[in-house]
Order: sequence, then structure tokens, then C-alpha cells
Amino acid sequence: MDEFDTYKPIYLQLADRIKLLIVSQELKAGEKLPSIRDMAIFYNVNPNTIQRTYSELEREDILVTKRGQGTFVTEQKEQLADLRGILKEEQILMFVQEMKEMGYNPDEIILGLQHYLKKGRGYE
Amino acid sequence: MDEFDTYKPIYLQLADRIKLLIVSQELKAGEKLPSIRDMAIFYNVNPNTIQRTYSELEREDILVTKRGQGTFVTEQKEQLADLRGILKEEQILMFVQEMKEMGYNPDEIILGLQHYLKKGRGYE
Amino acid sequence: MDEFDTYKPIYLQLADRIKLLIVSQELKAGEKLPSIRDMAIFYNVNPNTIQRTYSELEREDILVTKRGQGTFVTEQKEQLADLRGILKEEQILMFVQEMKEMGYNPDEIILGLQHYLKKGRGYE
Amino acid sequence: MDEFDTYKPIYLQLADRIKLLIVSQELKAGEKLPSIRDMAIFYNVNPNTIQRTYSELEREDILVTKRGQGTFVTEQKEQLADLRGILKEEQILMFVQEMKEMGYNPDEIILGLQHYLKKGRGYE
DNA sequence: GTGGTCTAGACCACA
DNA sequence: GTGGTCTAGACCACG
Repeated sequence: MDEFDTYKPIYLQLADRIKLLIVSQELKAGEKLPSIRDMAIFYNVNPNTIQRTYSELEREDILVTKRGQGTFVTEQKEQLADLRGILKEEQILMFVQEMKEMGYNPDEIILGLQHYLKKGRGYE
Repeated sequence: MDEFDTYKPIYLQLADRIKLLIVSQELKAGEKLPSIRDMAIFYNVNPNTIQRTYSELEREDILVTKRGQGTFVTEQKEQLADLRGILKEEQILMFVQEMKEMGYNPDEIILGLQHYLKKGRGYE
Repeated sequence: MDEFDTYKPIYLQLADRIKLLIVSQELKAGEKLPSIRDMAIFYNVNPNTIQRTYSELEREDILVTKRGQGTFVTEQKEQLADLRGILKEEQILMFVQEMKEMGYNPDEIILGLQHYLKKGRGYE
Repeated sequence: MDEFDTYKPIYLQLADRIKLLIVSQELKAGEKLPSIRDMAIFYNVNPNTIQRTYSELEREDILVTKRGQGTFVTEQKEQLADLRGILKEEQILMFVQEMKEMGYNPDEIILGLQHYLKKGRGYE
């Protein structure tokens, strides 16, 4: 693992990846995450960067840390249940806003999207 | 003019606005843009920021600078004709990619979007 | 036993509990405490943590360790007699100091506290 | 400036000080704070530590940062108006909780506090 | 000049 | 072993 975009801080990109792992059930409620140091080695990144990622996710009530034991996915399943929905809402919100700024109206947006998806692109 | 979002550099937000002016034909091919200085005053922004905006748009072949005369919208109409379409494609591409990563399939994406737009949010 | 706050080290929370047991006479002067091992099992905690708790209370002359025999509440009753009063004084001192730094005067402090306690919060 | 307690991270102690400056009106709404580097020199601390302080306060909507311009006290006066009250509530909450754990009832708490304040201690 | 991010490496408290 | 904090120093984007 070595590749990150430049448009967004690494620690937030990692946070996004972890959110996706949780949403896709590859990380389940209560499960332990790799230690900061292991994570840092795996992603070839400084431990402080992982630390920031974990802190951010803890601030969002997605992870919890237990002193001296490690970092875990929260056990509060409502938090996680919402996560998928929240991420989706955020994406849609951003998308609609940009399209709106470009002067597209709702019907045009949906049509454009349908046209795109029907071509099968993006879902090979 | 004084309000900018914080999530995106001001110079790019200004670039977006200029693109929109072009797409909506308020700025036509070959037309002269205000000087950096005037722009800076109008948007209440540092001239360096406008400078960056113009550079960015030049890099995208949307503007051209003629030394001693000012900055103009390109005369190469093909560049402009496609602009709206290109911007739209980019947005859709990014959106679909993100949704796909979160495990949504095409139908779910369209449904989610319709649900969102029907509620009227984002288009008050 | 499994629940601890996260804002304060577990070993100090345990020390507080033991102090309370002494103040409330559930542990009397000279009485023997459970072994570190038993305590650790009872509280479902690492033995090192109990070790620290006992050390801390020894440092405060509340417990004494007799080699080979175990850990006991001190027999010096003056130490214990004052305990409740000392703890209270410490709390009040800290509280008043913080409120003072925030610019509250004595009357405001008492009023604020009364207002809070009358609402019944904190004493459900 | 060189002295910090050890019981609490420096960056949070600095955050507390800044909150007090705001509550006591020594820092007013919209006012610019010293740059991270200047602050770091003044408190004889690493710039990263100040950075954390500012980030934390921004997360609490007390400070805002303007790209390339600096860090400012928020102009949203409601946020600041609440601040004094919030800090007070927090202090009272902590205090009452500790006293409660020690077995004091509301009347005893108020009496103890009054006794303490009447002696004039803490308000020389 | 401003804040934001990142690395390298250290030390500490906690379990 | 774990996470949390801090320093030192670097580079970058932004205005």
C-alpha cells in the first residue's frame, strides 16, 4: 500500500477507507483494528498519521479506544447502521450541489445519470 | 462578494464561477475578462488569488493571456462547446465511483437520487 | 465489575472506590484487603492495575503492605478519620479555584450550585 | 511562560486558557489570535502543539481559521455567549459528581461550600 | 506570512 | 504491548 491522492490529506483518505470497510461489513462492531504501529507499516506511513485517522474516527463515534488494549469498532450498532446512510447522503448532497451550480435541473441530473449507467460504464 | 466555502480553495471556486459564466454564455468566446486587479477588488480577494484562477483556466485551455492586452476567453469554440458536457461527465463519474465503492448498485443510486430530489431539498 | 470512565485512569478510579469503602466504614482500620490477584479477577482488570492502585494508596499512607502477609488498611486512625474531610476540602478547593478563574464571585458560585441541585439533576 | 501541569495535555491546558481569555473578554469576537509560530515561541512550545490547540477550539466552534490569514475568535456571538455558561455547568457537574460519590448529600455540599467561602479562603 | 500535513523519533501512562 | 503527547524540522497550499 503506497498510493494516495494529493487532493485530500492521507489521514482522511485512510478514515474513508476504514468507513468503507465498516459499511461493507469487512470490519464488524466491536472488532479490533490493527495497532497504530502495524497500520503505519502496512500503509507505509508515519504512526502519527494513523493516530490522526483513529482520533478522527473516534471523534465521529465510529471507533473507540481502550487504554493499553487497542482501538476497536464501536459496539453501538446504531452508529454503524447510520454510517452507510450518512455516507450516501453526503455523496448525493455534494453531487447535486455541483450539478445545480452548473445549471442542471433535477430531471436533467437523473437523465444524465441514467444515460451514464445504462452504458454500463463504471460497473464493468 | 465575500462568501466562499472553506472546503475548497478560493481560486478554484472562482475558476468554477468563470466556467459557469462561460457555459451560460454570459462570457462568450474571445471576450475579454476584467483585469486581475479589478477582479480582485470585485471579489474582495487578494490579486494573487485571481492570478492563480486565471493560470488554472489557462492550463485548461479555457482562457488565453495576450501580453499587454489582458486575459480572454479562448476563441477555440470546440473547447467551450464541450465544457458543459465535460464538467457534467466528470461529476457523474466521480459520484458513481464513490457510490460503487460503498456497495450501491445502479438502481439503488438512481433511487437514492430520486428520493433526494423529490423531497425538494437542494433546490429550494 | 467492568465499567470504568475513560477520563481517568482505572487504577485511580479503583483507589477512589477503596477510599469510599474506608470512609463508609465498610473497610475498617487494620482490615486486610483482598490479594492483588483476587482483586484483579473481581474487577476484571489486569493485576498490574491493582498493583498501581495499592501503591498509590500506600503513598498516601492509607494502606500498608506487610511482606508475605498482604495489604492492610492503616492502623493509624488519624489518617482515616480525616480522610472524608480531606477529600471534601480538596474537591471544594479545586472547584472554587476554577470558578474564580472564570470570574465568578462567591455568591454566584453558591447560587449556581443551588440552582443546579434544586433541579434535582445529579441526584436522581 | 513555561509551566504546565502534568495531569493534562499541554494543548488542552492552552485551550482552557484561551477559553478563559474569551470568557473574560480579553479576547473578543472576531479578534485575531497570534500566529501559531508566535504562540509557540511565547509559550515555549512546539508549533504542532499550538496547532492542536487551535484545531480543538475550531472543532468546538470557538475559533475559525481563514486560509493564509490567521486564526480568529468566531464572530458568532451566540457561541461565545454560551461559553461562560457551558464552562460553569461543566465545573459544577464534575464537582457534584465527585461529592456525590463521596457520599455527601446536596445540603451538605452547599453547607461545605458556604463554610469554605465564608472563611474568605480562595478569595483573598 | 498564514495554517495544514507529514515524517522521524522520543517519552510517557496504561494494561 | 497499547495509544497519547510532544519535539524537531520539513514541505505544501493559500493569500
